[in-house]
Amino acid sequence: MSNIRQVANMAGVSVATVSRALQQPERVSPKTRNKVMLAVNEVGYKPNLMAVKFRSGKTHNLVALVPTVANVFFARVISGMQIAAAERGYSILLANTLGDASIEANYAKMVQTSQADGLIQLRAHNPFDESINKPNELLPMVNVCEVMHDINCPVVTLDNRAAAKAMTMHLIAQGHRRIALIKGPQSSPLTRDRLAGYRDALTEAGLKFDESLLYPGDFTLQSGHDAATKIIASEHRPTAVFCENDETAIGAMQCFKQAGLNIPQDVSIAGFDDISFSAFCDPPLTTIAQPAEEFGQSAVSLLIDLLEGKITKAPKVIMPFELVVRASTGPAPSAQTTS
Amino acid sequence: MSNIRQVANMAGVSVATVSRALQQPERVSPKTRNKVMLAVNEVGYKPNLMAVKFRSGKTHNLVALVPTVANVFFARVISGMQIAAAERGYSILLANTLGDASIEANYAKMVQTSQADGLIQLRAHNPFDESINKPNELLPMVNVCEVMHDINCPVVTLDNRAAAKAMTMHLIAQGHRRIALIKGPQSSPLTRDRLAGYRDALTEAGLKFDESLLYPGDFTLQSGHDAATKIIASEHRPTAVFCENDETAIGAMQCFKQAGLNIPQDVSIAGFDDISFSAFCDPPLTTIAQPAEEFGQSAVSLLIDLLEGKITKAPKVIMPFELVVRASTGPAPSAQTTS
DNA sequence: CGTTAAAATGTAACGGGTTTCATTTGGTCA
DNA sequence: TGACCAAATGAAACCCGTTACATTTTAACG
Repeated sequence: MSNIRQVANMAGVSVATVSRALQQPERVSPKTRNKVMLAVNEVGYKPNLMAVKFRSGKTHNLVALVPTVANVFFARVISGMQIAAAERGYSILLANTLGDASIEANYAKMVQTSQADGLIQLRAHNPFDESINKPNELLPMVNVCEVMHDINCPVVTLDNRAAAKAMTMHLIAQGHRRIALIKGPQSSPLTRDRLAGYRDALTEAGLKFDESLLYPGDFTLQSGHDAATKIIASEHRPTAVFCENDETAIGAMQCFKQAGLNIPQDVSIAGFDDISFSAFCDPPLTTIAQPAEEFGQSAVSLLIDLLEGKITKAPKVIMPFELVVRASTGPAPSAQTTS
Repeated sequence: MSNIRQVANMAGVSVATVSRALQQPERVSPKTRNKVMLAVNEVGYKPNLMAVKFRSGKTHNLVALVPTVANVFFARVISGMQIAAAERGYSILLANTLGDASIEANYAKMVQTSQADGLIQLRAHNPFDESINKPNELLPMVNVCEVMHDINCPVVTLDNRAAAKAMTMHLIAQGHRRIALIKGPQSSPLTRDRLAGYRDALTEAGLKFDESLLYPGDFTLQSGHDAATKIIASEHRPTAVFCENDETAIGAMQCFKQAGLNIPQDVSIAGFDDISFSAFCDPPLTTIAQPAEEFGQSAVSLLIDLLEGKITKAPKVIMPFELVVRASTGPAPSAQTTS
């Protein structure tokens, strides 16, 4: 592997001149610039960017802590991060953390050991240890999707409560009075917020909140299937099921259909996220569309601004959502109770 | 940010001693070791790993060129890469290339500029420029999933031809005589290999290959849906449809169902990949299971072996596949022709 | 107590760029 | 031709660990 000194040698100039010829060509005379370029080609010189990064103290790497890349929604967010990072000359170091705090802490150390400039966290958890937490300084981090309320860094999220409320209102407007909710992981703030939105809608419509209509889930296809099995077996079956994400909804939908129920005639199903598969279910899934790629882009963009000192306050960015009504939701079977 | 010299200063020892106390504790006396550790904690010293990497010339970074992280199958492969890399102290730099050769070339340069030690390519294309191609030396790369035949590096793949043949034979065994094939992108070797396997099975069963049963696709849900629309409109409708991946199959399945066709009574559908959604279709999708995570793990493992000089020949690893028969395939509607 | 080997520690080079500061070169104008 | 300024170039420091080699300390043994 050739280095700058070999080039300088071959061109008969100093290393400083070679460096300048490559970085600020206008600072060297055309004649020398030419000599240098010839030498560069001659020895096939490629600058060691590791040396540059070491010297400059900037790695232009960003660590992304993703609970699981196999989640379709996260995949879209990652894709957005990728695009925004590439645009500004940064790379994404992807970490599949499985939501494990110690794995996260390990990757977070990359920032403290100068292997990365900043970090993007997709989970509501601070991965840094105390040593980095300085009272009146922003963390080199952006928290996106599932966010913390009291964290000292920019945040990009969605008004999950409002979105869940909008979806629940949609179901209520269709005449549904008994609406089941299949929840996400207990620990996730998303679960809490979406549940709150669901309750908001019920309250606003004057419906009673019924604890027995809540079913546990964990955002996986299987958990949706499992919850649906329980719903089918329940005594007073709900006429609509709101799932806290699309995977859960798709898993539930399969279960209902295989049990001989028609959607939406017998039961309406709604999801959250609008992953690509949702438009290709039978029937297509009513859901909340989130700008997943924009989440990623916005997070990266904010993080780079922060790292480059372009922002000093931590903004809280709320992305827009959209209620996407498809064929999986329809009027309640028989308007049993009008009140 | 503190450095080793500050620690040395505070502990009243030389930098060499500090380095040794941290790297090979047994080489320093317990007394000094103690002094050093105290100083380390005092100043909150975290070694600059960028300096270490620069000095050692090893970055312990691997670039992964992925056509699109939003593809569920690739997401599983990435997950596997992640796991294997973390185990051996490497990081994955993820690149979403959209299958664009120039984007790939850009990322490949990271290897030549010492920002990464090696590269994993998921597409049948050599991303390196000529300058790195040395006649009798392996490229610092592993080609996985969709592979090149004549590439000078380890390869991890699946016998796509045999798998496609197995699936087609399964359909033939169910009495199907007119089997449509929805293909992948024209440019992909996968498309070619799977088509070849399809033909192999027809030939072996004494069935005539019919060009008009081939439908174009590009591995997306939409393309499966589009192809199914054409199939429904066709004159002599096939009784089975083999899709070159699961997304295509799921897209096609929706189209058939919305057209009022029953699966598998009216038409059988088969896919390829066994993504998580396939088990949660209605009916569940018959498909070829690929060990996606193992692809990623194996690729990373081979690449690291190669980089660390543990292998000098380029092995070709063929991973096993499994025919997963679910409810989306069944006997042909009416055994029209027995021969 | 003196000798000697082993253990502990220190000094300084090294890696490959960038950049500051000093020096040389070139050109302009009187 | 000489003075002077700008442009071009060079020398060397710097970033921060690791490590080869040199030196000092410690311990053991006669």
